[in-house]
Amino acid sequence: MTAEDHKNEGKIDRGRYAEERRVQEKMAAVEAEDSKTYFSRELLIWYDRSKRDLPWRRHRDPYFIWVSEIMLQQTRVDTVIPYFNRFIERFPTIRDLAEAPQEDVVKMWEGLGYYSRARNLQAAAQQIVELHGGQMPSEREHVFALKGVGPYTAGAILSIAFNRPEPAVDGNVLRVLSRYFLIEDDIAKPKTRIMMEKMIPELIPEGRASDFNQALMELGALICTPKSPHCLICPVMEHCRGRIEGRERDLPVKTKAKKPRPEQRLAVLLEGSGERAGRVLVRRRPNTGLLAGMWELPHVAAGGEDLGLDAAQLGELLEDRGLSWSPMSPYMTAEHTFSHIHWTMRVLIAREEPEALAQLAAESGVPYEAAVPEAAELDGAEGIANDGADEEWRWISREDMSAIAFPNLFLNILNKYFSGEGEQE
DNA sequence: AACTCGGGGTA
DNA sequence: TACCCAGAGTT
Repeated sequence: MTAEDHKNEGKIDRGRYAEERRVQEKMAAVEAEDSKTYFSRELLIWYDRSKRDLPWRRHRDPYFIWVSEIMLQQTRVDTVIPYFNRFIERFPTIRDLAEAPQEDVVKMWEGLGYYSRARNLQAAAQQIVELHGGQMPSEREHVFALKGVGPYTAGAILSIAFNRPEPAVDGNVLRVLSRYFLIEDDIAKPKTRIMMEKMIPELIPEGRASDFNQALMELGALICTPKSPHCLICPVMEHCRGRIEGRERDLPVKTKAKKPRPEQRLAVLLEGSGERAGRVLVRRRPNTGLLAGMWELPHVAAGGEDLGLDAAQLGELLEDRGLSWSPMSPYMTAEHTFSHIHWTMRVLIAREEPEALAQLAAESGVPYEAAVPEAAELDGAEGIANDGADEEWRWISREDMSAIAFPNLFLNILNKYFSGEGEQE
């Protein structure tokens, strides 16, 4: 063997080593890429075959997509469907929504929860009319700037309506990707969502952003469900690391929420007398905070110890309105759980005493009729009439309930009352 | 990062 | 019960 041969042999060895390493790297890349392309391919095949027929999937109208996405925030598909259909029927275009009285928009949202969504939706509709001629913009910057549109909804509108390869990472996507790629990061942390968002674009097959993002969520909703995922019928089970390693029930990792704090409240169902017979007194909540702008029975915080003490405070509330009343008696108790508060609402019932009211009004020099607003004001509601009011009171009849929005708690109480179920405790 | 903001379905 | 749902806005 010559010196030259030794030299060549060394070269060959180094070359062979480098070659083997390139092959290994390539195979690892192919394997990794395979797992991803497999996922995207099988997911789309499954979706094309088994996607649900949903109202907002019948057209690719950005307005429909947008409304559905806002309604679907923290809300199940089955719950949203009837609301969506009624909403689109009442407000067929963005301009119709922008020009509607706010009361009407909130009324259409009644029972759906998270009522600021309704307010923001209309505000955004007005943004779109003013800035974009009533057409949903298709640039990320403009979509994201709309009120009530965050990272998920922006991505959903851009991908589903405009087929842009943008991530739309919701709870479903976090769960599906956590399991498929065996990601143990806490999905409650924003950092995890951002990481998933970075993974999405390379998973989206060319030209299929709309279907892909919807397929991902559809899989989470139908197959890769939170408690017991249906791995045996999952279209991507073969390469799902979570399932392969038997960890699908441990994923995703998520810090658990605190339980709602208990609050005792005391409400009054005050029945009108004389000209206001058949009506009850309600008030409108402030435009910010819990149940913003919704109507309710008057109520106060209750200590829970002494009912008489709490009732006295409730009485003061009425006195401030220039009202007097017959003795209050227990009517019913209702429970209601929000995300962070649990209400126990005791409801008292009483009847207005017009004589005393007239006397009070005479003493204070306030005309009887002016002491309390009449329900007739309902007719003259011109949209912005109530927008700035921090608090408003009305006497309403059963019929008036179709015009103003109540949270479910009071809806149930009032429906029971007006349907004549005199449920005394 | 933690809290606020509804209501209901599901195991 | 406990958990979660096609999350966003505020602090």
